[in-house]
Amino acid sequence: MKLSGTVLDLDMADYSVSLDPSYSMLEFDSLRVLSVGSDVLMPDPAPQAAVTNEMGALCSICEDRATGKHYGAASCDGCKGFFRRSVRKNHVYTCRFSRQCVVDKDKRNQCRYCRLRKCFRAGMKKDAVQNERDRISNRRPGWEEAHSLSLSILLQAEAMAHQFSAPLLPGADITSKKFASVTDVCESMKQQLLLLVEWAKHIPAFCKLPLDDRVALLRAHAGEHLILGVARRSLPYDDILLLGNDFVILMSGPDPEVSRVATRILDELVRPLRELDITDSEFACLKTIIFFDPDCPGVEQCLVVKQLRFQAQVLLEDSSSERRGRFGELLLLLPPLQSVAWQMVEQLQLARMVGAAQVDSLLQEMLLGGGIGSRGAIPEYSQPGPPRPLPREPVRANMMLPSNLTSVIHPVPSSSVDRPLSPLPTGSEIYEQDHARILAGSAQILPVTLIPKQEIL
Amino acid sequence: MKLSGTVLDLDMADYSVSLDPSYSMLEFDSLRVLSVGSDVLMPDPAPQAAVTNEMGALCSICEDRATGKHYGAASCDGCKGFFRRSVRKNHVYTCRFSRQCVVDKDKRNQCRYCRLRKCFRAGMKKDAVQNERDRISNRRPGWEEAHSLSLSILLQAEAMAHQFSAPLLPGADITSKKFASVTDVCESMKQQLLLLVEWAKHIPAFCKLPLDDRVALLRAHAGEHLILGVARRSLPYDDILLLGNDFVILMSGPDPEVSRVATRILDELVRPLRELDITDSEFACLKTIIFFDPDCPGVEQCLVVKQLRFQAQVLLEDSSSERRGRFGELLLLLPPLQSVAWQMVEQLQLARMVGAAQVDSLLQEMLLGGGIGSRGAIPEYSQPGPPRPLPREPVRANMMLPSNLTSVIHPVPSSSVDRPLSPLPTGSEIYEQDHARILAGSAQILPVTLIPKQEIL
DNA sequence: ATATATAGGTCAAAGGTCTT
DNA sequence: CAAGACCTTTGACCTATATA
Repeated sequence: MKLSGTVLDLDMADYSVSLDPSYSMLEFDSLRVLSVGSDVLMPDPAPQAAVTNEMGALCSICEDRATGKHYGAASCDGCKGFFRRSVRKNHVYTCRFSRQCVVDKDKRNQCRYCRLRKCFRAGMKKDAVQNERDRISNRRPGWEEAHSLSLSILLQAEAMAHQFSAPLLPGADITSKKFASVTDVCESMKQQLLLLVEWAKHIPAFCKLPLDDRVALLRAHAGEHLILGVARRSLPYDDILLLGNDFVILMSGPDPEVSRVATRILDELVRPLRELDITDSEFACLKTIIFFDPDCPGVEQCLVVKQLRFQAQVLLEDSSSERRGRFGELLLLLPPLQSVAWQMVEQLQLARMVGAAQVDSLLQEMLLGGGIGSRGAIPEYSQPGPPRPLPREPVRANMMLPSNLTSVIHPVPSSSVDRPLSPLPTGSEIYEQDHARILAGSAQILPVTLIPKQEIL
Repeated sequence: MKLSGTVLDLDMADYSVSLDPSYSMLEFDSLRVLSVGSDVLMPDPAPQAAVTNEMGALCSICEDRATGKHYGAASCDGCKGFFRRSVRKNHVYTCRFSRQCVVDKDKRNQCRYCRLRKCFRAGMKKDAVQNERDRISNRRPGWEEAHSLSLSILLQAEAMAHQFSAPLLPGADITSKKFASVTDVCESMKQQLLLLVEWAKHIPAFCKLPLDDRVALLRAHAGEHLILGVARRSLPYDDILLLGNDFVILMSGPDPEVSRVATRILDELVRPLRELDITDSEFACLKTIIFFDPDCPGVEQCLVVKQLRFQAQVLLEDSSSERRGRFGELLLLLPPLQSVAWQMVEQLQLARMVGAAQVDSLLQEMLLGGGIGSRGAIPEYSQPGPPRPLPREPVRANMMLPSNLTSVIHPVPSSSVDRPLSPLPTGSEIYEQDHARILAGSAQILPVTLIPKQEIL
């Protein structure tokens, strides 16, 4: 391996500074075992580099010239030998930095931990080492799909949603905002739920799903999306939740139940998000991960959904790998988010029961998990109950005919997706599109009720 | 990348290398390239010596015994190391005399300028020196404080818990197991909860927390630990949940509510865990992540808990980083786990209300979130309700005096932690230890009720 | 049978370690 | 910090074997 001397000098300066003989206390890798947990039946971890290489046969680990496929990945002899030695001797490596070392032809020997990890990620299988010669993988790689996500798609969908929202940092005095009444809160929720539908429609993979699945996905985690949205919107402020319609919720509000939920949102979500200083990409990925829930009741194409969540999850890992532990911290926001969302939904149930809230049919359907007035707010024995606000029985679309949701769920025309930089449709345009589509008969299910124009935004 | 530089070595000797008034390393190179040397100081003592030496065994710089060819010249380890260090650190030497110093085995260290110049003259190439590599030895860093987690601690605690459990793969016929009655299920839960307490006591960082925090942590996610435990225990089987006391729950059980929860456990947890083929390390980390919940209501040292969860989370990342996406998939099991656990807790509430289950006081306290009979099972407005089975108000230890939990929560003696390979204490030993500790007055809170011996295991 | 792909092995010459 | 005796790792090149 030949190294150019000119690069060396610069690298040396960096290294001599950053080298530290003391290890972080978080490095406990001496106990990490390589020999366990190998073959998994998961969706193929997107063999990105090896496949997309222009047949130039580049090593998918270090981009040196590859000598063929070795242990499952196109690789050079160096990476091949390195992987074999590592697996054979059950080596345990330690990254002295933050596990983000660049692994290329010049620097591949600088961090064995990151090199080995990249070997695994490039698709090398440790079972291919030392075991009896396995058959050459006769799997066909041609499983490319339009069922895929990308960061740009997600950011685009996100940008669309923000177009409709109040600007995040208007400079306007936050204290001038009005305190939200219960009606204001419900109105905001409704707006945000419609935005969620629009957001989803901008994800092509979502639009390819069957209608029943689309409905089920939209319903399953609506509450979490509302909470996540308000938490993100409230990031710049202290002790204040900013609703989508520019109202605010204070900690010291009149309703102790509302304050309790609000406090949890601030403590368990806003503060961690602020400390992490979440980026737009990370937010978009997180939202998508929540959205594509393979365990969502009633979803038929759950393997596709699982694959989509997997992609989103890996996108998040990539986006958040700048700091060690960041990815995990982001994912660990999901359980409290789920918990808070359920608490909010239950309060909405109660408020509706005592007549304090006028629950719109869309709210009813997406948050309270049932048709209008068809379900009690208090859990009954015949229903899974509040820990699972949505019924676990398959949701048939025909059961939901008298619903607003199906009327707003149709995909956006592909032209709207294909022109990312063009102005996004306004609320009325969306309405008109849907309306036209429905009238043209492209909808399989006739909506009984159309949401009035002014409510769509 | 093959180096074919060995042939060039002799050519290098042909260059008449001259020295410039400036003494930088670069001078050696540039002069060699330009080959415009003006003042040739002295004929090389033996330009062909390296080649004509018997067996080529002499260092062409200092005539010491050569250990092979290094950087293009037969050389000893001393000159090899000297050359590498000089190039790596870009050292600039100065000759204090007239750049005519003799460089041999005895005097090679007397003038580094002349030694390095002779290295170049002997044919050593700067480009052959590579970038600094990764360290070879993984020596122990300092073991740091006790407020930290390590994989070995977690695996040890886990091993302890398994010691008390039925073997995972007994080879016994699974069909011979008895179907669990409601009483059996409650009994198993109770055993597992006691094991959870013992598990926690084997984590030093947990033992250092205040008593109130320990109680709160144990209560907060007890249901999830039960579900996680039964899911792991059931990994080898199909459509069967294996309880800790060797009873089984079938999908086709009599109680449709039980079957519903069981089905969710199998679909949303057992199957993904099986597909992932979760390792012991990963399981231990996941359990710890669930356990150390910084949002846990009533926890005072939440920053410490947050730090502990962070460590566990990073440990999991390390343990699962060999496959892309694996870490995320493991963490994404937590929301469904939380959901299923709450569904189970609610069923337990209902079963207790209708008198179908005899709920032990420990179950009551750890799962149902209240003192014995002090709380209703159906959510009331005064309580946050089922989405949060535990009250969010701080749990004061003195409110829990008439409790079994505080009596079993005291840390294990450190000796038990320090001897990982020694036989673990039996149930009665645990009981005796606690009993002795309590009687000795080390407990700050006097337990009112002690759990009978036979119930501790 | 021959060509190809990918497994395994070898060892010079890189690397790092660690006492002096 | 530098030196150098001593040990480990790398990877270019080679052979072996299964599949087409």
